[in-house]
Amino acid sequence: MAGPTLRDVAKRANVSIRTVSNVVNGYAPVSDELRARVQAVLDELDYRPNLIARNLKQGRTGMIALVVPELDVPYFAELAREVITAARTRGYVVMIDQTDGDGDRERELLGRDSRATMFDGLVLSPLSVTAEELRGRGNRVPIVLLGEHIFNGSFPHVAIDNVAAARDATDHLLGLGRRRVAAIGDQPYATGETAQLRTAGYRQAHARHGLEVDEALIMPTTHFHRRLGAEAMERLLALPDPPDAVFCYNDLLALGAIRALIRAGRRIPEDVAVVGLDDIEEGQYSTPSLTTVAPDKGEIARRAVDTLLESIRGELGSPPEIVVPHRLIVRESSAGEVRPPD
Amino acid sequence: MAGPTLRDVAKRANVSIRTVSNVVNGYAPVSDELRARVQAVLDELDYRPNLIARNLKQGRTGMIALVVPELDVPYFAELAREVITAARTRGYVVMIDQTDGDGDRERELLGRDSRATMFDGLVLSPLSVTAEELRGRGNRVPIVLLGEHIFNGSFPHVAIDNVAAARDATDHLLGLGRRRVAAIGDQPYATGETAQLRTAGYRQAHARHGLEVDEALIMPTTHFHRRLGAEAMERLLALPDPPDAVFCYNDLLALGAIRALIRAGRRIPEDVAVVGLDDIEEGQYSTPSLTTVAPDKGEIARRAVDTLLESIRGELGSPPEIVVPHRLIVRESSAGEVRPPD
DNA sequence: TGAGGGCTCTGCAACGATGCAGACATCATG
DNA sequence: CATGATGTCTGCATCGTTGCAGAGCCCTCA
Repeated sequence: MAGPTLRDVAKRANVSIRTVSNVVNGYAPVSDELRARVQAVLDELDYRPNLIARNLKQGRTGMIALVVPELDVPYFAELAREVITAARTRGYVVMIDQTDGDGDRERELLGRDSRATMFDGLVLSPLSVTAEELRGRGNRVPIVLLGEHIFNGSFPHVAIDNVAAARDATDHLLGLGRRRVAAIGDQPYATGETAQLRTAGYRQAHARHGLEVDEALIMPTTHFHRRLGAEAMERLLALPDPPDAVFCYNDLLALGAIRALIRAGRRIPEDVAVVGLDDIEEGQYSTPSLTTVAPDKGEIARRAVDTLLESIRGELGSPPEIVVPHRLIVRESSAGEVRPPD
Repeated sequence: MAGPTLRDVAKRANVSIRTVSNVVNGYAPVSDELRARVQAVLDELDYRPNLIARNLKQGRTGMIALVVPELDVPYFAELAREVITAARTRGYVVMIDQTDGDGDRERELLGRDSRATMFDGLVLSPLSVTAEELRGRGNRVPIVLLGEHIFNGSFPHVAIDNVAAARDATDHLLGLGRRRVAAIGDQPYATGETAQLRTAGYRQAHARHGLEVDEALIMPTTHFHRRLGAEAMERLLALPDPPDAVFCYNDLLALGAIRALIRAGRRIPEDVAVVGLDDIEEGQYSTPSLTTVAPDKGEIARRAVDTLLESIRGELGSPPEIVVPHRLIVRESSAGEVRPPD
């Protein structure tokens, strides 16, 4: 199983290990003749450098880790794709782990036996671990955080402006003349910062329109999954005075809500308009297609990776808080017209 | 940046490096008193073992690589999730790379400068690389293949029975009395083995029902994406004698086809019944929900990882060809009744 | 008393690569 | 001809860890 080492090649070519290394790396002056001879042996033995040894010597692995709650959630899958692409163009590969939103699994990363030391840096999309914990336990490895969960200046951080994004979505619905706009996805507890920011934006939009918020229209959900979106929508429809529009805190909730609306015989958007957030590809092809707020995922990934690499190189001063642009994309679920997918 | 090493701890605790190592690993007899003293220093310095050094010494990294065409394709995202989970329970972490179906990128893996040597093994879902190439170029790293692309006994291999899966799907439609069943997704060229197997199953089902296949109903697509499914469906609807059912070679094609059908004003399944393949979560919540053939993704992942680990341990005889079960899941797109999502 | 056996603990070598300093040969220059 | 510069090539030390062999030490038992 173990392949030939520099030593094996050196012995066979009758040169020093160092010279073989030089040939392999194209370093230093090596005469053409000798280079050719060594290269021949390299080819003959099909030498492959042992990257672990190289890593040890150089103190870096060329690997970063991406930790997300759930990889099969389309938003994270699409984001992971962008992170892998961004890392690749910068010479890095990406190890991906998922925590299932389990705080203990997130904290495992920080523990004594974590494999984090195998990576040059860490891009973390945390759900329940706190900044305190991150700071306290050996942050030997550079970290960049994604999303709003931790936002206290201790770590570099990349996210959209969630308040503005939610405000834009809600504003769009209110601008269409809807007057009972529900919200699905609030998380009024410690680990629900992102959701709370979106609720704040939802309230801001109402305030700007001079409208009261009906608290009964704000539906909390423990997770951002299709099923919970459908269930929340069903509860909303059961209200004495049901909503005529709904802003869902992500696209999956929105797709679940749409499903519930159709099963209940409601027309979208005539009876109820729906807006999501994330712009996952699925929303372009759903029926109806989904109006959504689109974060620039490519930009999130690039900025996160760039910032991480700066941190790895020690070029980072105080941890930047990077805000990435978003934009509203209007589709059938709020516009009513049938347009071809983008 | 660099943390304390065993040497630092040893110096501070006035013991040998080896003893510190023994304490860290719980090896060998160390007196309680000394253990406590060393442990105190370990805690004080917040020592973390350098895993790269450990890996070098032990000749393994505890990492496997998963290479898929596109991580944001739901099937692969869901599969990746299962692979990560399976690997985790066996003490491994997973590096994920994507090739975008680019043959050169797939071949990069095999090249001299590949990072493959950093991993104990490789799970590869190939699109265009051939078995020849895999065999020829330094297969120093144990490999397990997913899907049908390469299936010649050179490598361990995990997949569903694609012919049977396609036959089951088509049979379901024919059994409903449909007589013009189209197929979307054929790939009649060298790298389209999987698609061709599904076409074979489609033909088998027709044969079993004593029916001729109308070749005009077999639509090729270069990729298995929503947009191409929609386009193929549009072409089918433009036929003089359009189909009354369609079997799509994956769920994304099917969801695109559904979208096209709805935009064309066709009723599903009354006018056209639709069946997909993959059972991605999205199909449970689409409108209509999607009848599909579900491969057991968890089983694929577990068998792939187990086989890979056997191979890593050198316990593998001749490369096994593992067939994982699939089952038909009937939903609205072929059944007509509205059922709650699973 | 001294040989033998546990129990602790230690030092050396090694994993496979690279950084560094220098050896050696060749050649140009004063 | 001596000197130094240049161009090639080499050996040693090192990255941080673990495997192995053995060194002390204490105790037991003949």
